[in-house]
Amino acid sequence: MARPPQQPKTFANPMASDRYNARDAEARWQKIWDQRGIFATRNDDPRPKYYVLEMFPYPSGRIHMGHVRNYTMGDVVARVKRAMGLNVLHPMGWDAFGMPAENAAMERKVHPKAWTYDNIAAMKKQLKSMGLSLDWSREIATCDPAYYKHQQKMFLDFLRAGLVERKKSKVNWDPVDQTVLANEQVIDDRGWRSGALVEQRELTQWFFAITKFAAPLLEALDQLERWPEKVRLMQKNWIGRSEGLLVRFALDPATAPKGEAELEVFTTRPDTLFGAKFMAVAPDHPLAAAAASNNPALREFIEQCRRRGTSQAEIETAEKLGFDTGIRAVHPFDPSWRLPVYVANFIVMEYGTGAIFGCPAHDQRDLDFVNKYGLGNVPVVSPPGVDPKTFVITDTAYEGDGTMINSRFLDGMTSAQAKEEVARRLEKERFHNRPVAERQVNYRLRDWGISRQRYWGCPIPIIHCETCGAVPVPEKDLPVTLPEDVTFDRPGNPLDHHPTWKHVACPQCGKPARRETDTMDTFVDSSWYFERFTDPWIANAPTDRPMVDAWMPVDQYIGGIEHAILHLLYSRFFTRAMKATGHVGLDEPFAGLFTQGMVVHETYRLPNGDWAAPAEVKVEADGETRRARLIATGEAVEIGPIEKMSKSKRNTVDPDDIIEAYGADVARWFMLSDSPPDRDVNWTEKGVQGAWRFVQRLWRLVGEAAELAQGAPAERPAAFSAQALALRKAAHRALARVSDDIEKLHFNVCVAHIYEFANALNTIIGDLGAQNGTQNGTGSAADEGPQTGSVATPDLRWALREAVNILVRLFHPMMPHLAEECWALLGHDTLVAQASWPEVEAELLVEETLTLPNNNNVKNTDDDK
RNA sequence: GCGGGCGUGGCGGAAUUGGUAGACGCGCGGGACUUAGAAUCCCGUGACGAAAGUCGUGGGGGUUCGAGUCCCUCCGCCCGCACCA
Repeated sequence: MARPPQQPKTFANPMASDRYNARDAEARWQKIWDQRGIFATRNDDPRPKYYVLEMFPYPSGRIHMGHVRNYTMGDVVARVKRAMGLNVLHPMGWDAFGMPAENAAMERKVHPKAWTYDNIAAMKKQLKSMGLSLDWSREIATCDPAYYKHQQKMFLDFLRAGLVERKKSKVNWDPVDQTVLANEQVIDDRGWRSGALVEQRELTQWFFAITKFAAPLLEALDQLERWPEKVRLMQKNWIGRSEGLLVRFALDPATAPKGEAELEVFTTRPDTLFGAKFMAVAPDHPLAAAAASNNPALREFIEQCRRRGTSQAEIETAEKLGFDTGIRAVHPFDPSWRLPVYVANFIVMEYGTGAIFGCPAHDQRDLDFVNKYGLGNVPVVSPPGVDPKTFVITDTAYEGDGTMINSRFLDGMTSAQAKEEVARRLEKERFHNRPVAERQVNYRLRDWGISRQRYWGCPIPIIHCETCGAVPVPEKDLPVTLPEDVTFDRPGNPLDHHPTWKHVACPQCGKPARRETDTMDTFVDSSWYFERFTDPWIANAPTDRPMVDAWMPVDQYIGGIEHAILHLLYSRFFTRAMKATGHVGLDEPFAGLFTQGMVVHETYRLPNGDWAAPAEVKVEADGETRRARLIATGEAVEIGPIEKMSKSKRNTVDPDDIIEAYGADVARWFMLSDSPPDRDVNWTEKGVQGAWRFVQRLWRLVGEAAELAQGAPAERPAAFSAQALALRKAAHRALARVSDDIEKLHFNVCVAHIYEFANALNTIIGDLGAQNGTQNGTGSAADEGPQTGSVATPDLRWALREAVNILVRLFHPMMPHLAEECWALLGHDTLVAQASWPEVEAELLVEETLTLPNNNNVKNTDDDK
């Protein structure tokens, strides 16, 4: 395992006692912070608030380096804001429901609850060893009935407010295990345990009506100024607002199944209507079902489409397949024009009407489809600058705007004019007493299906009664708690198998009824925990209105980019729904968002193809190249590409090992130093060692500076020597830059400024040591004796003391334990964790002006060209 | 497939608004101290070149007095895609 370079124990090295002992110091300071309760935030504190939050972890059992990175960043912000005099809320909790607990139950015969709480205990210990300035008194676990009770209450509130619906949706069904599979449990169309081909099944499920907020969720993105532009863009595209036309195509009665007279499609390209070559409907479209009723081959095709996972990526990357139903649709502008109606595997029921008209010349997917089935294409939009007479489409569709061609009365119009003209004409036409077309705003966003056929989640507080239907559990009966006596010896939902739990009396009529056995998506749990943190103690309501309104929004939220869409969008919706039901007073929960990059590490592979973990490998430099061997056997190991730390590639580094060997401050410092926080950081042994050396160097530097500053005047000297002034400038420049870059969360740049400042301080101390050396001949500034520091004039001593006091406070947010140790060494009897942020003296930031060539002259002197 | 992002020395990266590219760290080379150094300190380190200088921010093109930064295009890598969290 990784160890820092050690002093040989056999030597009585005089420096050994000067070495900073992280293990001793970190435990000691953590205990002191804990005993004094300095990170517990009071809700009645009158100072201005600042709420910093990192995405809470799933209690998998051990923290990983991604957590270390995330929580270190948040802790830096929390400590800096605290030093700036704000009342900082920095809480922590556990996203404790979820599938892994049930998998553990099945594989290891442990109860999900026991497994989860054991994991929480282990991870809490690990987080504490990081020295995070967290308010643990507000700790939340979402699997605690004291938490999910309020979630159930809000579910019922949302239901009353019309924000909960019940409708059908598709799930992945494992026909062998007889269980619903998550998308990640479907591998190459097969169930991960059974290996059976999955099927799509329809279930009636509970939905949150997030689409009711599609417009406000989209519009408010513009106001989220402290969100990364890329996240706003991704959410914008996810919500996917599009303006278009709903068009009703009549079906040729001679070909239509009984009772089917029309086909509704939504299109954003009504201008291309004269380029239509076919119609296509989703495999689960009602027309497909109707057509299949007397067509076994079509039925088989639909079955085949269902034998695959439900994920979007899978649907869209699969080979495009279609089946001609024999039905013919009538072109809305030409009664004699018939279009074949296909069932196609790339059309999804969830978007628009689940049906399209295909214009192959101007849509790539449609073009691929016609090229496969030989339906041909007619270009109807001519790109600017292209001769319409020679314009043909073969393999690449033209999806841009242009001039209309081959389109009868639309010819010569722009695409925009043609869209308008088609809408205008079809709006007036009527078919079966309704307009043939209606202008429509459509969203790609779908309602949020929250039903999960699983045990380890928040029970949905509903009772199904044959006479009364779906009846809400009365509030006095909340929480509906999970039964603990469940078994995992067979697949499926243990709540369903439980002998008694689901059998209850209907709250309305009293007749025997059945509890809802579905539990909620864990995204529900994580959609309001930040609001609960503002007062996690209140027992009779999800939130305490004055408190939640005072603390929210979260000023700085920090987490992985992988949550850019779902978690953040759901939380934005949930906050709006809570506002609508009176639980909060705001719309947007996160005023500032920061998405951090991943932690990556190089991979190691044995000749037999097995992966080796970094802790099992010794890497040596061999001239220009690096070589790796297995420590245990000496076997050569191939050094592979740098990839995201993962269990499968075994390229993980355990934070415990690093903290044990180097200390938490080193782990924190390296995490922040090497890469911009929004990019991936490559964890390397060399980098960690560099951080460790810097910790030792700072410790020596502060010690030496403290010694040289001894006897510094209490009063600020009236004048400073050039050397003292240079030091003061270095200190204040570093202070100004770190303050600035911390605000922007540019931690890696802050680290560079601190290095520069430390280098400057070191140079001055070195110079003093050299002067000292000429006097006493030892050459060591650390030498004791009355002459030490004698060369430092009072003004320089004052400047040294100022500089080192600034330095310690500058690195405190990143390395809090070392900072406390240094702070104490400097003679403070306070905690640096409670010290205020230093004040910049602006006049010290003024650079000596250099006369630079006036760039404006360039403009006037370019006559020599 | 769709949506989003990233690309700068040997490596991680820095560079308000378009204005001296390479701060800071790692690595490497040299030196000092040392019985020793994987500790510490000092010097050097984009490429080519003896030098003057020339080239240089993924490739190609463009805008501009001036481009790492703006525009177009291509290539490569990464993330998300609604039941992983």
